[in-house]
Amino acid sequence: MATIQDVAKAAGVSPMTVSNVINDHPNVRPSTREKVLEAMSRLDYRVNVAARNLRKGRTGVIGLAVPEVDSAYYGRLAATIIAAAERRGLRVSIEQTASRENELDALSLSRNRLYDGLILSAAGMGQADAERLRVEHPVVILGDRIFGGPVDHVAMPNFDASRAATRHLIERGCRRIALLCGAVEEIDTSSLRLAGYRQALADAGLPADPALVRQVDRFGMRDGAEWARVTTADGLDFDGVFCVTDSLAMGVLRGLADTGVRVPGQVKVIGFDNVTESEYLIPSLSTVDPDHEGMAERAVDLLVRRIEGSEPPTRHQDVTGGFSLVVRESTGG
Amino acid sequence: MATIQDVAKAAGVSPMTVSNVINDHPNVRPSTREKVLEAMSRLDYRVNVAARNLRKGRTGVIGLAVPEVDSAYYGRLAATIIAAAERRGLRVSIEQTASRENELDALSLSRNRLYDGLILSAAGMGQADAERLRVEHPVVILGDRIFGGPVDHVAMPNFDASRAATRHLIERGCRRIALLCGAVEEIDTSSLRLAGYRQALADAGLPADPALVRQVDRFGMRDGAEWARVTTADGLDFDGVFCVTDSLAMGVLRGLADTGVRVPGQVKVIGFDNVTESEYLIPSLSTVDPDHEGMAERAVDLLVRRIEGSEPPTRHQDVTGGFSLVVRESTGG
DNA sequence: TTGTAAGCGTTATCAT
DNA sequence: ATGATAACGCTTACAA
Repeated sequence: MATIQDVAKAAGVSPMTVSNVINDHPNVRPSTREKVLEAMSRLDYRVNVAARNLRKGRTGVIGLAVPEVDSAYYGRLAATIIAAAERRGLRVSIEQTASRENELDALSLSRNRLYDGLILSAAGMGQADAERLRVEHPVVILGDRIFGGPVDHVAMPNFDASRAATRHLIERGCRRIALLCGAVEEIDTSSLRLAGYRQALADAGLPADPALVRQVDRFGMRDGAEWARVTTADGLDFDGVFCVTDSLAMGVLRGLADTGVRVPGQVKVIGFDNVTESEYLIPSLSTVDPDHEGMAERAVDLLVRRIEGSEPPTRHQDVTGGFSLVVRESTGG
Repeated sequence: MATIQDVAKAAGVSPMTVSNVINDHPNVRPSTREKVLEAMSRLDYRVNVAARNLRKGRTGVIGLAVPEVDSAYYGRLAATIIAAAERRGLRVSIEQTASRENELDALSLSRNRLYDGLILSAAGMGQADAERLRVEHPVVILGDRIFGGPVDHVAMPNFDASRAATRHLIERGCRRIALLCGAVEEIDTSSLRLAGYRQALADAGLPADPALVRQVDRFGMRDGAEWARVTTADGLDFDGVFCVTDSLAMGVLRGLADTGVRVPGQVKVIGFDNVTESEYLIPSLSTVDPDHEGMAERAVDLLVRRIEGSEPPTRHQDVTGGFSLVVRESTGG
């Protein structure tokens, strides 16, 4: 493998001149540049990124740590982050965390010297871990469990969007609306969306029946399906369901079908995320469409600022994304 | 940021001894090790990966290049590869290619000095590009378009599995079976699965009506849905559909529902991939379940052998994965 | 068991 | 406009 030295020798110049050519530095005579480029291609020279990294202290790569890559939601998140990073000439390395421990691990500097910065989508860590985010390298956190931490933060529009989704069900005539969410911690996706749901009920003067709020262990389709089957069998009566993720909603649609409940005739269903599949379900799924692109753009932007040191290290931003409502068949759209 | 030198000074030993401690080398007296470890934690020492890479010529990271991260199929692929790599102490960096050009680009050494090797899931490159795979760093190729190239190759069980899927439809009573696939090139996913489909028809002595084979542009749900709506409206009569991907099949289920065709009553549908969603569709989707785990394991294994140089550079393996059939409601399971 | 010296390939700085 | 020098932080080989 040819090095800069080899190219320099072949072109009859100094290594430094070769470096200047590679990096498009201004002060290189065109004829010299020619010679160097010719030698480079003749020797099939490729820059050694490890050496450059060592010297520069930068890698041009940012890390993205997500709980799982094998899910519609995080797949989409990754795709939008990659696109946003590419626009800034950055590459993205995706890492699967799967647990709070691994999230903390991803944060630890030792694993991250290969990245210039890290976008951490935290699902396992909670508010109590906020101080663990106080690390010396650039970090932007995504998610709904840590607010006001010592890093920049991009959050979903949980409260407002959940309120809008629930309001939509009410406007479509639902009066007994169930909420299907994950385990409600002090602050997390489920608790925030639960709050929005309650607010919408209050706005409309509807009672909030605790029996209609159901927490399941995970956000998977399986959990949604089981809940729907069990709750229908139990005779719990409701005419609308707000599921805090589309995956849950997909499961619910399946579970309701199993028990012969018609959607949207008897029960209306709305989800959250607008994953690709939701448009093609039977019935197609009404849902909240968060501004994924805008949030990804913003997260990368915040990270780049930290990397470039153009942001004072003391102040940190908390950004909440926008959203829109997508009305489809599952709510009678 | 503390370096090995700093730690050495603080512990009153040489840098080499610190290095030995870090790398668990045997000949270090316990008391010395203690001193060093204490100094390391006091100074909050982290190894500089860039420097280590430069010195070792290894990164401990392998690259995975996939056409898109935002799809059920590639999401699952990525997840299984990550798991397989983790078992060998390797980390995975995922890269989105999206086009033949980017696939070739991912191959180019300049981008890959950050990886010890590359697993390339090729969808854009074709057999004509096989020679482009002749690069000097370890590469394993996944996919159905390049066989016998100058690299190790792991392929899906396209022919056999398609034959089995089609045979299953026949056994369930279908006589006019449509095939929905992507653009058929000389060798690719669609052509291989088409061949399996034809073989199954021939096995059963059924005629192969070309009107029943339909190529769509992409493998997306949209394409499947459109095909189903159009073909039903056209009055094309068929009683079974083999879709070469689950995504297509999801679209087909939706399209058939739109036109009032009952599944599996009037038409039976089977897919390929066994994506997570397929179990929860309405009706749930019968499909081919390729041995994703086995194939991922094998791909990582082949790559590791190349990285370690334990394989002669001349011979290359072509591995085909196993599969099983998952029978669900869409074929009357 | 521990230490010394050298070098991995690149680029910033300063000199010419 | 070009080049000499040194340094980024680590580990291999060898010496003590």
